[in-house]
Amino acid sequence: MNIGEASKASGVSSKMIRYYEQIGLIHPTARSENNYRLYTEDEVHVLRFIRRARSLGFSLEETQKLLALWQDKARESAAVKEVATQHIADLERRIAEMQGMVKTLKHLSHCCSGDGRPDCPILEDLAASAAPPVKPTRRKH
Amino acid sequence: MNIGEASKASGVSSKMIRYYEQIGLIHPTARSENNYRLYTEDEVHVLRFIRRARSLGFSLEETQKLLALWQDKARESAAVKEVATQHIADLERRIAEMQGMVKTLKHLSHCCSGDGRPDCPILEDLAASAAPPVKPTRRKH
DNA sequence: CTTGACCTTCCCATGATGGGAAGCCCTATC
DNA sequence: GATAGGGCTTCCCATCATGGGAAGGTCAAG
Repeated sequence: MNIGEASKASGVSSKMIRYYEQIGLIHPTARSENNYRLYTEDEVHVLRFIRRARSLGFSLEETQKLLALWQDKARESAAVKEVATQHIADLERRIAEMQGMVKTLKHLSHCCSGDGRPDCPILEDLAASAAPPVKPTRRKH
Repeated sequence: MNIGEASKASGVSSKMIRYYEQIGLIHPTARSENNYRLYTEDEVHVLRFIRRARSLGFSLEETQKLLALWQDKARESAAVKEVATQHIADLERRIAEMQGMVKTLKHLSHCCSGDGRPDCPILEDLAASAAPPVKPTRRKH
């Protein structure tokens, strides 16, 4: 089938399919005489695997690891679990970070009259930052 | 003071200060005879405001709005609250999304033996995606 | 006079995705 | 046969916020 059908069948856009091929996440497929990419059911299955991994928040790099493990019949499930565990930890860190923001913002918002007057505790907080030097937290590469 | 000092005093890297100037988030500053950027206390204060807004997760676009409101003595606090409320909603949406991922992943991980055997419910889930077409959710622009 | 620490501008990279142009191929319709 | 439309190809650009690094100017201390 052509890339458009593979896209519909997998839920991955044509653009992304080409990109995944370009970065080596998936193998180049066969081509028709017109130079159109041709996809088999197996290849569509791989695309669905990728889409599912992405929907669980795995990066393309992690997805590539999972894909390799999936295709390695002799894999150890411990390796898969390791990838998942790391990802869970990363998600939880980011969730906690955002929850901290929400907590602060809700407090400030609650204290803000939100009417026609100019006084605003939200702006006061932003303006009052007395402690300048905070090492920014780094993400996973 | 020079950009390096302003950076230390505000917690914003020199790179970012120049970038903020380039995109018009902050006004171009005075220059010394050597063409070095010169910063006043007020300008450092603005940089700290930006850093604080960023640390609460506001985008640079939102930060610009907040900055404009901060500098507008006749602002209505309702306008500020509106920006904050939208941002809270966005954060909460993203948190919920990630919590959903964590929930699924924890369940799958829990079911995975994580030893030397190849059987793995995590991979089975990824491979089993029976429902292809899911419209991806869009973020705020 | 050299060294090192600043500063300047300019270009490139990240991650994952979309937009769009220019051009080829095929089919259906007039 | 000509044309219109839709699908495919490659290539380039944009996003968002940030960092890395090169090439070169400036300044102060040794």
